[in-house]
Amino acid sequence: MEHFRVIVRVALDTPLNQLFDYRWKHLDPLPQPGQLALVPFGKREIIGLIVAVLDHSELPDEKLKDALDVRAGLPPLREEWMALCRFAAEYYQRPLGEVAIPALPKNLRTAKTTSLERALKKIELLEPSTPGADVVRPTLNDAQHSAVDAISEARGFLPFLLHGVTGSGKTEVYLHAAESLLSRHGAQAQILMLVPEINLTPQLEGQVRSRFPEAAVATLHSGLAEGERLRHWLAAHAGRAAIVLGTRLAVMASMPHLKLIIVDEEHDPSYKQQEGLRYSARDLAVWRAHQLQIPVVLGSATPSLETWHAAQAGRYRKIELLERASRNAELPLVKLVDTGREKAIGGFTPALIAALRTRLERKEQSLLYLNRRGYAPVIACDACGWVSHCRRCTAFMVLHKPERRLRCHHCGLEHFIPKSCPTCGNVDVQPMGRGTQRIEEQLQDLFPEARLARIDADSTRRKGSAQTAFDSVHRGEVDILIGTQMVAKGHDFRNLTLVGVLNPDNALFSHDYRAGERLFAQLLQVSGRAGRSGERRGEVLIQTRYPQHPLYAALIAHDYRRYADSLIAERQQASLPPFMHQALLRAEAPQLETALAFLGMAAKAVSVDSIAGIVVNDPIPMTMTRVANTERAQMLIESVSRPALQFFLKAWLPGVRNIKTRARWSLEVDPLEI
DNA sequence: AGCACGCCGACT
DNA sequence: GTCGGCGTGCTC
Repeated sequence: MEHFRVIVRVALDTPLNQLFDYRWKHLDPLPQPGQLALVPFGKREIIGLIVAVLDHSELPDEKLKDALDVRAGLPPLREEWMALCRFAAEYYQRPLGEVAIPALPKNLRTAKTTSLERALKKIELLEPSTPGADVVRPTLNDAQHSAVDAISEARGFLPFLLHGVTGSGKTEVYLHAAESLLSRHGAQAQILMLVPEINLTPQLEGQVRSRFPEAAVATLHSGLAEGERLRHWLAAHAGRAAIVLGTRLAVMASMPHLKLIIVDEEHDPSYKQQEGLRYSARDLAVWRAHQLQIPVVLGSATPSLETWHAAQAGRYRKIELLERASRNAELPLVKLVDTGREKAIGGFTPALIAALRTRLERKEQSLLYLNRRGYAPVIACDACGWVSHCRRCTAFMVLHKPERRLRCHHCGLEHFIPKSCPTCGNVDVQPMGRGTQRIEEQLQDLFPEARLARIDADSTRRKGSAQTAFDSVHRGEVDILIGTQMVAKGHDFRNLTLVGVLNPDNALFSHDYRAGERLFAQLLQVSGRAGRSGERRGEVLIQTRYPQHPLYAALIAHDYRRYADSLIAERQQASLPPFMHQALLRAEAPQLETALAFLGMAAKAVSVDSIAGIVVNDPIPMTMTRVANTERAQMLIESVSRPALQFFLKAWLPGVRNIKTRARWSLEVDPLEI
């Protein structure tokens, strides 16, 4: 006689592209899809996501093991969430479990259940942040008003591009739209707000909390302690958090009442995960909005060309905020300093030095922006031409003078600065070029009385030191701030009236076709640091050898639209994204030949019936061939049709997985950098 | 990916 | 004589 049996089919966090069946011994209560199960897997016990509960398995009984436990205390993950994971898994060509399981807080993935029980109790007690507190709402200008109206009136799936110049008050639009939506839906609404990096926008969390004193706000980002992370995740999952504010990983948060998604600074590269599952949180946000038939707002002063093109093509609705929100705050005056005419001495043109001196006299602050940390990017021997190569990477060792070290920024290798040339013995080994440390040193020579601060990845290595540094700038204890990328975002320095950009030209001639787009975004963002108070107009000096370049012309005119349209035309002409869809197969091995041979075999594994409309390019070594003694190569797959590319990848990958190789390999769909 | 098993080199 | 190198094979 046939025995009644219960089989749970689970997704596990393993590269194996399949699901796994287990017996479930107990009848009451029956497990449900969306629950988590503890199962034996090889010699381990791990957590899996139940995707189906069946009465039979295709596997012979002796192969099946018993599931050990089901996390009954946790409300099951809903079908919409599972569908999001399934989509991401299929789109990025990964097993479901590798998408779904890492999207859960770590404390849910361990065998112990104590932290879950504790966290569940706390959720019951979760209170709004400051009930009864007074809410201060800045008045909106007309453009902001109509933006809020458009978003609030949206029904069903509607993606917005909110294109607003720096300081145009995009955040206020988000907050008002969120408020209007919450008041419409009452407790049955949740809003997901994504930001590029939460530690760089600490003001935002405070702003959100004080604007929604009655609502529970959850934050999700990698900086949270595990216990905290679990609590906030559960608050979202239980529908108790009305607003979830987080970084890219928050796009995978389980939110049963999700009604609006906001992606701030949607162009920001940090929305793209750069290891493991290389997903784009922005793209998943749009998919999720479509799935749930809700609006999604993509905000930026410098939208990604993908988004810009979608808006131009009418697929997204474009809303423009063309003026700064506070009437007296003008856009900064951007000036180019032609370094072909005005020679820079030690990296500084006379114009920049004069501008800095004026700020010192007026007791105003200045910011010098240079996207290169360290003292000098390389040291070289005058006599024999030796340069400080890293022996493990295709890269230079960077001179870090305060630390008295040479350091490779790619593999972390460090050693002492040689006193003389390692090949010829010459003692004149010279630093070439300039990084933030050298700029700081030269600036102190130029202005001995000025109080300087340098903010880059090196000066802020210790936890909290970045905040300390920013605080002292805010308190006015710094006259000139020298910084990389890190200082470009978010911060509102009230007394800062000058931004100097030292040497941005490299990106103009980069082989990376996205370099221009990124440079524009960075320069505009850093320009926006000047003149925020509105008392005095901010000034931006950009030192360049190419003052005629269209990028700078557009920047001076604060006209991203014209520049974006010209880039779009170029991309179309050159058949590049967004007019081409790409996937990149990467391989790495101790020997370059191993990696190239794997890619060659992969190219041969292409089948004729899936290749229509697909271009499989030749395998090539990566620009930076070697990193940490590993040789790297890649092969680009292209198609003008996204569905054709998806169809091809799905048909191709099983064959690629079967290739016997010693190379480590991975596939990236929609790569940002090639 | 883990984690085991399984055979060959320098050491307590 | 063993500790441990990573090659190979398996995971319901």
